[in-house]
Amino acid sequence: MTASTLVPVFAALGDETRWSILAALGEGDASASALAGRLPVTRQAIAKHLAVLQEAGLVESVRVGRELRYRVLGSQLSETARSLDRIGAEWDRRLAAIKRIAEGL
Amino acid sequence: MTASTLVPVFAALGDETRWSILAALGEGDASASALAGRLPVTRQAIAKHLAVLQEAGLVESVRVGRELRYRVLGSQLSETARSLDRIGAEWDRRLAAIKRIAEGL
DNA sequence: GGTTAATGCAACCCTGTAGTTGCAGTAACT
DNA sequence: AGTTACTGCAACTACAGGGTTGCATTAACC
Repeated sequence: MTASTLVPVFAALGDETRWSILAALGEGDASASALAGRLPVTRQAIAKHLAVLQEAGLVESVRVGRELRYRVLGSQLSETARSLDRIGAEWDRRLAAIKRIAEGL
Repeated sequence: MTASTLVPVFAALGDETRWSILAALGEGDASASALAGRLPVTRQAIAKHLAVLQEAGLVESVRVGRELRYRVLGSQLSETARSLDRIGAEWDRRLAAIKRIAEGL
């Protein structure tokens, strides 16, 4: 997972309302309309958020009857987490190396 | 690390320019002016980004001579990664349980 | 087939923010 | 002390995006 792939994921996660949606979906799949019943925003706003989340690969949709039901993808979070951890570790490693050189060891 | 604490971190990470800054800092500490020499944006824009990153706990600043040098904090990335992983795993766990119930097992 | 309840689309408002330019302040260095 | 190089602050532009309302569309269901 490259860094440029990660940006839309983080952008998607950088919004309170989308976290509310994700949290709601974390308790069971739901449609945009169903979510609109629980959250203090309109269905259309939620639909937009779901599009962003889907684009980022954080949710997927399944047609069931006449409704579009959304499911959260925890695996994508875990992958993102691994990428983050690797990047952070790499920075620390490189900066530690620089510090060592600077101290003349 | 609570979910609401995470939002500003993700919002900070959801921008290409800030990743460029973080990547540059990952190769060694630098001031806003130094970064402006390497990136295609003005020093003032970089200063704003650094403020956002600092607010999110992703960088820290140290005065050295007459310049303000910034250092990337890989540890914050690692902590964030751990939180993400926990949350994703929790969603998967709960949804798997729901699925099991739905299947009548 | 008609009704109902869901989604899809479009236009619009408004705030936040990435970016700029310009200038003032401040602290090294000679 | 004067010069220089950095940071800090303020005002402004422009665009993205979160939110809304309104209407069209489509597909279950009786």
